[in-house]
Amino acid sequence: MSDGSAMNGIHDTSPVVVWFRRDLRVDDQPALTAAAATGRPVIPCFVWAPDEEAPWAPGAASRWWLHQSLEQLSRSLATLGLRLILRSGPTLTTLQQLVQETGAGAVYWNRLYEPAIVRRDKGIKATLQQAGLEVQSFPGHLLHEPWAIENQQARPYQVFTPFYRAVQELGSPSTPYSQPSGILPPSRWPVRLELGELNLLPQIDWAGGLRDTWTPGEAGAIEALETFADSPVAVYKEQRDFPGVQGTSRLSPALHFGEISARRIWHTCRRNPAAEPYLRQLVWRDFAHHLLYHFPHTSEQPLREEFNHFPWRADTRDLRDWSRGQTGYPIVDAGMRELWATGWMHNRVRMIVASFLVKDLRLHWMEGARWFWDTLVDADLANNTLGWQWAAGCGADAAPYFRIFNPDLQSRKFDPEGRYIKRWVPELAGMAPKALHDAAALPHAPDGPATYPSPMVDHRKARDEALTAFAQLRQLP
DNA sequence: TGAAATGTTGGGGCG
DNA sequence: ACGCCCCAACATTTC
Repeated sequence: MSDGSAMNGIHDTSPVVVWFRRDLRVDDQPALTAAAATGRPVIPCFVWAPDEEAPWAPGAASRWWLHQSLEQLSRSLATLGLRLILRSGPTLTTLQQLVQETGAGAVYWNRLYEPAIVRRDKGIKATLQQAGLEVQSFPGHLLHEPWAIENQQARPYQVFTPFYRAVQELGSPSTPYSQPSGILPPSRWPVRLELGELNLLPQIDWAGGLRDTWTPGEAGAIEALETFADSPVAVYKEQRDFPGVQGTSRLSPALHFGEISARRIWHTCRRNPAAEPYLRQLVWRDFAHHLLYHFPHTSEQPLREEFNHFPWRADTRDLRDWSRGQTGYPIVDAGMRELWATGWMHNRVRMIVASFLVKDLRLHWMEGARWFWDTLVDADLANNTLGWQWAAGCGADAAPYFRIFNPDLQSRKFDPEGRYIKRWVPELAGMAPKALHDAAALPHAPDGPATYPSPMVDHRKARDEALTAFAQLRQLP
């Protein structure tokens, strides 16, 4: 075991362990780049330890994606002459063991910012350092570190617009690193698990729709970015709200798993002056991490405390109907079915289905957060928390409680031809577009589509009830 | 990153 | 020609 001989002036040839987490790439990979720069052998590893992220261990769709992504990373590391050492946790003892087996003198990784992970990583860093190892963590997941931005009172921001202004004043995020080369392998590779042994894939193969939709991995992400930055990014502003067209980059899962870095996206898109509205969305991602970092309880608790007293309903049947896309509101059902089939949902539609769950059904936003967590391939604790608290009106910069989406109006506005609805609710494919935007008037069995349900709530009534419930919050002391 | 209710304005029909 | 009403279009307020 190394005893930190790097410090005593003798040329250190002990390996550097690069602990991959959600930075499954070789481009703009600060930890890997730093390890390569030491000139010492590099041992890349990934440790599967989902319990350490409880209660937000990766969901089923995320695990499917992770499996593919690890496979791709193994391949690209192989082209660099390296192997990805797969192990199963607990992380600390696994890393200690790997260090012992290989005689490594250093462990490098890129930082993550979820509260449970920060806590774990601090402990791991302290313990490894006490054992005499050189431990370094690097910024690479966000455009800016969550603590790099604060308001005049030296407090974290809670409103996006001033946060965005502060980000703009910081100027460009630092330049991405290019892929390192000439990395030394260790003299002998330690044992590793086979990817299949991590059991990331579902027992029953329900992932067909995911396979048909996605190309996980760094190469696919870079290709998607190049295509997007070439021209679609310029019409993002006009097209991003229409779920029936491909108006967004669809990079969210790759960003979550770090198959591509936010800085790389930023610098690639900046070539195009019309990219600002898109890059603004990338700053929303930083904002979500900023909030979760500074308000670590918000993945479980509303940021605005009065919402602890909100009379949420508890109705497992309603929750199930929403989850399965059987609400009787075509735009809502289309979204929920797209999610189930592909592990992803257009952001405009995420807002619509979220508003429907928390306002029309008055079910707890955490129920929605948990469903999204299990089914989204891009499930991300910071973004998911921000999104659901925003929709419920209980978060930072949240939609006011009285802002209630009318599903019929939303679909009329954002899916006028019904392209999106018809794709995901095929039993309505024969209907005239206009009819799709009037849920209550849709003919139902036996005259209409035999299997399509009638609306589970009357939006007008549900809206009034929600307003009444939300108004009570303001009466509270 | 709402929607509905309410208010205002102005054109045009009509007695 | 004029006042009145209607109502669409737009603006503002309220939830």
